[in-house]
Amino acid sequence: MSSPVRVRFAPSPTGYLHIGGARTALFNWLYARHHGGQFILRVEDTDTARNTQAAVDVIVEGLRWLGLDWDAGPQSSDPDGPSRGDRGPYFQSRRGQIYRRRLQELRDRGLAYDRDGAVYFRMTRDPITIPDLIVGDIIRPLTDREQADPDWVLWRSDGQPVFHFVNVVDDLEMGVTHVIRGEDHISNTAKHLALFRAFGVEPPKYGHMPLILNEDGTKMSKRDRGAVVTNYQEDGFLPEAVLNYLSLLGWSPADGQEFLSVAELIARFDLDRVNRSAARFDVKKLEALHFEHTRRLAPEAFLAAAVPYLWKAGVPVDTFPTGYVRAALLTVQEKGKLFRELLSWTDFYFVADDTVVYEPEAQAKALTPTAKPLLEALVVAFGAVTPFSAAGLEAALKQLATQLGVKAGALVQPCRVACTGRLVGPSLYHLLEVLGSDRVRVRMQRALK
RNA sequence: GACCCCAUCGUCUAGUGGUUAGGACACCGCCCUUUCACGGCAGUAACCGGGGUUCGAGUCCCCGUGGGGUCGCCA
Repeated sequence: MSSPVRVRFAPSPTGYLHIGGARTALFNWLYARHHGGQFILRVEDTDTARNTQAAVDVIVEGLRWLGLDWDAGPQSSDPDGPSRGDRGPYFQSRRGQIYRRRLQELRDRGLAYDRDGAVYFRMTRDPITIPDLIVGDIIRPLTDREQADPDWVLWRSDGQPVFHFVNVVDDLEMGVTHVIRGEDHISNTAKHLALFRAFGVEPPKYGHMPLILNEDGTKMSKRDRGAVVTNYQEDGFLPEAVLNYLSLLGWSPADGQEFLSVAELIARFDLDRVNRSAARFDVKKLEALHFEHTRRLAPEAFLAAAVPYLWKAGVPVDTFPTGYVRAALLTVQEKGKLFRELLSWTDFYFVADDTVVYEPEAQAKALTPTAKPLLEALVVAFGAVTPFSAAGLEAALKQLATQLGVKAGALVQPCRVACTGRLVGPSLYHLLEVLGSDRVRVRMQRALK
């Protein structure tokens, strides 16, 4: 009785991937993966005027970055390019034949007719009940406008089919079993249900999920930086953290666990725990999740994610030994910073020893006249440390502090600023080890001048 | 305006008639500490309002209020 799950994400290429759209895609994807079904990507590019291949690229790349793979759909942004699946094409602009055939079918049944050069659908005049997996039964009576004229346009006078029509025809043709979408589509669903009925087929099951709002509770528009998926990629969020966070907006697992890997999400996700109220987007919580995911990453995975951001920031990564880059980056993994912020935490590793830039505040605070003799003594103490390891350096510094009768911090801060130019950064002893004894000595002596 | 959806700490949420209303993020305090963090311990903080139903309502019903959505030959 229950057919295999087939769900789809059907974005319109508007030039960006909305965070709400990404969540819709995620919920559909999780539903398919959880139930061992199929996830279809379909591009709704019927509005030829504003759809471009570049706009499709943004969507495809956004989904790929998030790791949401599709079992059927385009393999590139080219409408005439390769695709996977046996229910294609997956660009609506290439499905004209199918739409015309379906339109004729409605005409033959007397359910479609021409008016003012457009083709209208003979809509039912009765209220429609929408059985919704998330919201429950919704009774949608006709609106004022619909009372006056319930029929609506299937096919525009300019020769193009409209959204409602192609959306239903595609879901029908592609065998979509569940339509999981934003609640902004609830009203539309009455039309969609009527169309399925007109075609004489069982409609898919619907599930309308609540929308995502800005932090201040207002509606998210493309103008809001947080609404655009590409921005999260640029800021350096880990995609699995974004997925994790998005999953928690409108859904929660029965056991209350919030830090969830993709595999755990797939195992636990289902529609019965999706709630009905809109959620505000909280970047702080996303960052917290990013922190958790980042610090638990295997070193190689962390490096693979981090290095591209170094390149993007202009660091000539290839001019440094691989092992050095690796060691340097691993000193900041535990910080869980956004990858974009990585540069200000690691820049000192990638500059010449005589060009370390001292932040004015750091210089004023740590490279003081009283710090000078301490730093000089530290240079000597470090000179005797072999091997030049974090543990050895720590022991040497602490021993010197005791000897001089000062707190460790009195030596630490000048040393940190001398080597990195800043008051904050990775663990001092570890960064010194990565830099190596020669460079540390040079940097400390330079700071003494 | 009409119609639809929604309403628990600042935020995301758990809760399905009887709970000291739980967790997470954020915030605050203390401890730890070489910076920033992490970590540990503790804390502040919520059922929108009003009527019902019931022995008993955060949980059910109604009204109001507030927020969101939809009312295109856009998608």
